[in-house]
Amino acid sequence: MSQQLSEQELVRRENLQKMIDLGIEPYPGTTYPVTHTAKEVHEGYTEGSEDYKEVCMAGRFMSRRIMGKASFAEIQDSTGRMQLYVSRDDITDGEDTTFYNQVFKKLIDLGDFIGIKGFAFMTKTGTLSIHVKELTILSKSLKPLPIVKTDADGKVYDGVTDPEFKYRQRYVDLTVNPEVRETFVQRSKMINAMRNFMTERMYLEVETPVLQPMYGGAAARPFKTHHNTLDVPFYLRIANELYLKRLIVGGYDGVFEFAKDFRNEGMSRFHNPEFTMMELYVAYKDYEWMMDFTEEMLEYVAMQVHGTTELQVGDNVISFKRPWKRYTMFGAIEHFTGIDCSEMDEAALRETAKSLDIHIDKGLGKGKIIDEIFGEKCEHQLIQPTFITEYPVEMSPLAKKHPTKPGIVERFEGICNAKEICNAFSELNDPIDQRQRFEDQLELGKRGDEEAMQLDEDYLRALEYGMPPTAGIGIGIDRLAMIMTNQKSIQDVLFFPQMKPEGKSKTVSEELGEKFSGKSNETDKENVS
RNA sequence: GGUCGGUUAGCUCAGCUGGUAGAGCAACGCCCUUUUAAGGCGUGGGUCCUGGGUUCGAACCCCAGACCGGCUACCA
Repeated sequence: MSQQLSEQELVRRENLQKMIDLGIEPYPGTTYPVTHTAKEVHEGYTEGSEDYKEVCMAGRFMSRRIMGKASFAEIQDSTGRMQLYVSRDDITDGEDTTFYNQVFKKLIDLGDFIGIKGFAFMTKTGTLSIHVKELTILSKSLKPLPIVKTDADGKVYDGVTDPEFKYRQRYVDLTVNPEVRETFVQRSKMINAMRNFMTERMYLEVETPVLQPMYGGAAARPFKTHHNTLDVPFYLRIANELYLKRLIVGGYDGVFEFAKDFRNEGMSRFHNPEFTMMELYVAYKDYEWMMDFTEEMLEYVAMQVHGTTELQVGDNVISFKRPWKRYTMFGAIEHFTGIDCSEMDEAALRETAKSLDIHIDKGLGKGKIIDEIFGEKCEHQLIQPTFITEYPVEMSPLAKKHPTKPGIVERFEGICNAKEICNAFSELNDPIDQRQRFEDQLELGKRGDEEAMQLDEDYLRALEYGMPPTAGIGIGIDRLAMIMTNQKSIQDVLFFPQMKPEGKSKTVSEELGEKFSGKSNETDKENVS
């Protein structure tokens, strides 16, 4: 592998060598005794105070302004930046000014990690700075960082905006764009808040298989792989629902999992092939209870992340204050179109859709037509968090039927900012009904529905032993994070969103693909013949 | 999958009707003891995404491809 180095990269390698020649270890291995972060000093320091007389900080060297025998510089740690005042005579040893004139002024490059010890003070112009008494090289950087500058008005110069660059080299994006770091801090706070909320209620966080011999719990196309020793196919899970409900059968009152799920489908602003879903199942509860729970949890989450329930998301202010609006699906359609279709048969629904300019495929049944009308006419108008309840049974093979309304199940979705963020129901625990629903799915599969569910005999066996009445919910963590962090694309709330392989690695992956992919049989045949 | 747009220096971007490739920051050199997005003066740095074609001549026009993005479709 040869690599062509740019002029700037060559200069940095020369600087590295010069440091080594001067006896400076560019990659020291010892612990550096950091005592403060930039944020702590900025928040804690008051002019003239005796605090912060001895601070030790570390971070990336981000700017340098040399003024003869004195200089100003900035380092950036995980919390922000701190200005440094570096005077030649403070960091050099008497006559020998090499460390200042050579090392500090020339050999340290922007992006290097350094450590400093010194004291905090206020400059003439009123900028809090650390007067450096000792400076240590902690790690040399060999590639130039794009330097982003922000002026007093907050205007950003030379920001790294190219999405490909940001996603492929997220480490650079995180280094130079502090707001990106903050987005992921907020995502982490959000998940922690949810975990705390559920753990306080004594629900148990569990782990269930990612590799599953059959996939279930959602309607989606899976990724397929192969286990060599057992010589059987495995699927990456599209959901963990059926495993969590087995645990309810086993006697836990509440179980939840933050699960990476995998769906072999299109990619978009709202879809990544792997994504995070939090699923929770609670025994002896129903979907009404789960709505109350969801409202309460997300209000708590908003408070934990932002300290308020009113969030700016795009052009809207979204309120997570309880209670949310609730519509039945028919009620929502009536509210937004003025049409009551709760009593309509399939033909009348088809006619209604046509009158609303909605194209309906011939194969669709009653439930799907209702869902189409809702999707076209209602969903995009639901900005504030809203529950939609009472879904058609055909679309919900794992949900319990409504006790009085035929064709309806006890299910709700939470819609926010015009997108589904959660999906929940009173879980179907009647094993005979469940078997029938699976068989209906198999029928759909035979008719070509690639997303029809498989019949899971072991799950049915578990239900036959008995599952208590249970409420379950799945919350799309990435979509919720988009709302909680005010991001337009799922790629902006995933550190490493899925992308096409870079460069010419295609031939390599194709070779590997022949060995490991589910398509190996076809490929082998081709090779033989 | 459809469609529109993009790809030029380490980064952000200009580049007219086809006529020797540009700026700011970053880098390098010199000057300066408290600067404020970037102090002053100077210097270097390019596979103009790739491959063909048209032309005396292509960053620019044509064809094919790669990659990226917006919208759209699919995704209960």
